[in-house]
Amino acid sequence: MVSDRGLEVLRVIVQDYVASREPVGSKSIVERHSFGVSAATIRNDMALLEDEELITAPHTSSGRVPTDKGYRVFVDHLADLRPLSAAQRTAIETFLGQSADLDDVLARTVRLLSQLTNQVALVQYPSLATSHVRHVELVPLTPTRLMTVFITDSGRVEQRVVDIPVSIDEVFLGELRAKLNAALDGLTMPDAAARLSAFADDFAPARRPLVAQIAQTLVEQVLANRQDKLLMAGTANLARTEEDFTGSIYPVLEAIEEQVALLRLFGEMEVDPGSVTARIGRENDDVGLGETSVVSSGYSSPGGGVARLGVLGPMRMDYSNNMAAVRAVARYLSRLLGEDRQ
Amino acid sequence: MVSDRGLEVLRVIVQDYVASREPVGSKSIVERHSFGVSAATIRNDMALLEDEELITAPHTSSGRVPTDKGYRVFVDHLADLRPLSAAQRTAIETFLGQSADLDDVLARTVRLLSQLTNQVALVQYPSLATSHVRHVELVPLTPTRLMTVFITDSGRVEQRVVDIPVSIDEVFLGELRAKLNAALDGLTMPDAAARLSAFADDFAPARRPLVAQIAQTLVEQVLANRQDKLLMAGTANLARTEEDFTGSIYPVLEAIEEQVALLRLFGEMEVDPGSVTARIGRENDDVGLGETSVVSSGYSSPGGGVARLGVLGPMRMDYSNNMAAVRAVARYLSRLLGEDRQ
DNA sequence: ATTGGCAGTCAGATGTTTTGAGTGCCAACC
DNA sequence: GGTTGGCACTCAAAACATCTGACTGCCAAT
Repeated sequence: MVSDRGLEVLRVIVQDYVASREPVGSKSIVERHSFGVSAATIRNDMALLEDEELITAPHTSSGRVPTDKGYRVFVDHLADLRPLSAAQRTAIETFLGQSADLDDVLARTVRLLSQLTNQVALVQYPSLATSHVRHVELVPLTPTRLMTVFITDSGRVEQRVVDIPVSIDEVFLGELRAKLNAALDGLTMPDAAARLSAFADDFAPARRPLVAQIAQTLVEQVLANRQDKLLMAGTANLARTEEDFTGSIYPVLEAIEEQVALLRLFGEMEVDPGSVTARIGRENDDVGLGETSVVSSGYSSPGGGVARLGVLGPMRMDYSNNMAAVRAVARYLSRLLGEDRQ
Repeated sequence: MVSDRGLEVLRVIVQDYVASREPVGSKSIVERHSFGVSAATIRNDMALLEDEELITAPHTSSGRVPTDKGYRVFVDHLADLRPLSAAQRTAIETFLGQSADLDDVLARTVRLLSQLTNQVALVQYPSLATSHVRHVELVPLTPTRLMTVFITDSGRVEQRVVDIPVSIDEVFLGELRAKLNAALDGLTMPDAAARLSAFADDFAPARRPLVAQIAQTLVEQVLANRQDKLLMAGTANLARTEEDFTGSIYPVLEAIEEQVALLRLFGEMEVDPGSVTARIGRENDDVGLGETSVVSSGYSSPGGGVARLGVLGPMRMDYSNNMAAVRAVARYLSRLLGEDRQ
């Protein structure tokens, strides 16, 4: 069984390996940390750790590196989420504090996060599913073309263009607009979709096909937009950490650009705001990111909805720093959106 | 002086080098192409080409590779823009044909372009400067918070949130909305900004500060959004072509993410829709992309505005294919936006 | 102008040796 | 029991040496 000192050894192995990318040996451990025992003793502990598959030796006569499992134990039991430096804190506040609308806040957040962690940063847009309709607008573009605009209380604006077969006059358009807003105001998006299905029934039979078509497009718009959007920044950091990936970073860049894998990954992670979770290495095999780790946290958005943000990088990353940064940013963002917008 | 055959030699050097990444020697040229002369003769031609700094030898006893200048001559005089394959043509039509609004079209375009060329693709949003106001909307979020929405005839929607000191009643909001639309409808964005500066004067003195504040925010919104937006896809392709960059691709990825360099680059390039231009290697030194080439073309958007699209990649790229693809996509996009939207 | 021939060059491949960091194990020790 | 020093062993990586072959440049002959 692995002793307390054994775990301590694991911790310094993770820390030193993350710092230096060199497999760490027993001698360098006793040199750089005061364990008060000899290298031989450390070696014995390391043998135990190896039995537990927490560390492994790249080849016979080399130091050890943590395994996926080793990182997992480190994250769960050994990492101290060192609080951010004062400089970092003020960076968050000054950088995010001055932003205007939701798009802007999130764009800033993702860039900030990538700077704080030197990793690829991800921010998920708050899902429309839990936000409420604030306003619906119909704007004629040409006689047979309408733009529909949804504005939600999460600060998100969604527009789409509709082709209609017959031209539509201003008066009726005004009436339609008013009725739509009366019917939908305050509903959640799914409720709004349901309400829209029967919307045409309230109109004179002659109008029904046209209204039904518009309503139908609005429904599609609501449903289509439920799939979440992802912001991303710092992909250049992948090139910097390239040596940490066996083979090329190509598949990683590809998976990242695809987004769907990332959204699935996010979907499977803890969403409770305030707590930070990590998925490490092979735990991400299913989405083709078996060589990367993702650190994420939920954040709460005004509509009562929850979304996630986090960073993605090689398994060999500074979990202590990154988890602290993710947590701090998620908290600040929740507070900012909360006080700001509802 | 370089003979006609000499230029022919340059052409095959570029083609072979692009295809194989191997420096190409005199012997392999006579083997793979029927010049009807011996290797020694080719060597003489190559010596001339080297004098003109169109090709260079990585080391004493190796074949030659094109220089920046060599690529430039190739692009200007030797490249044949081979028309796209039928499959590629249909890909463009089916892929772009079914898209809805501007955001959707451009997002599809950029992905398509990166697939056709295997490079990083860039699409610039049509500038707001030349588009016209179609509709202005004011939506109350909270009593002291307004969302302003600009809709332009280029299909673009811009929103922003305004904090106002005093609450604003529905009636006055309606009046303001109507007056705004009456005043601004059809103006270009710069004209709209000018008109807004004096907008408050038409209101009762008591209202003026409030109206002025809102108008001022609208002006800022118009001006701030003049800076163009860029879509990007296929960054993973950079990793694939990594060997074509000396050193790391990190600075390239960084410059790309920065966007500002790319926008400047685009700004300096030919914008005339229909013609394709290339900036090669060191010609891009000023924006930190001296190892990359950019192939771009203008496309016309409904408001009469023009924007650019193109691809970015290593100097050693298939210019013939990429220029053909960029031209085809730009043309198709111009046509699609034109017929579709005005 | 073109050619064959030949000496010269040098990157990259292949092979050999050296070095040293690190391990595992064991007998001795506390 | 856990701990320690010592020693034989391993093996990746570095350093060095050698070989190979694809090139070139040049020149005299055509």
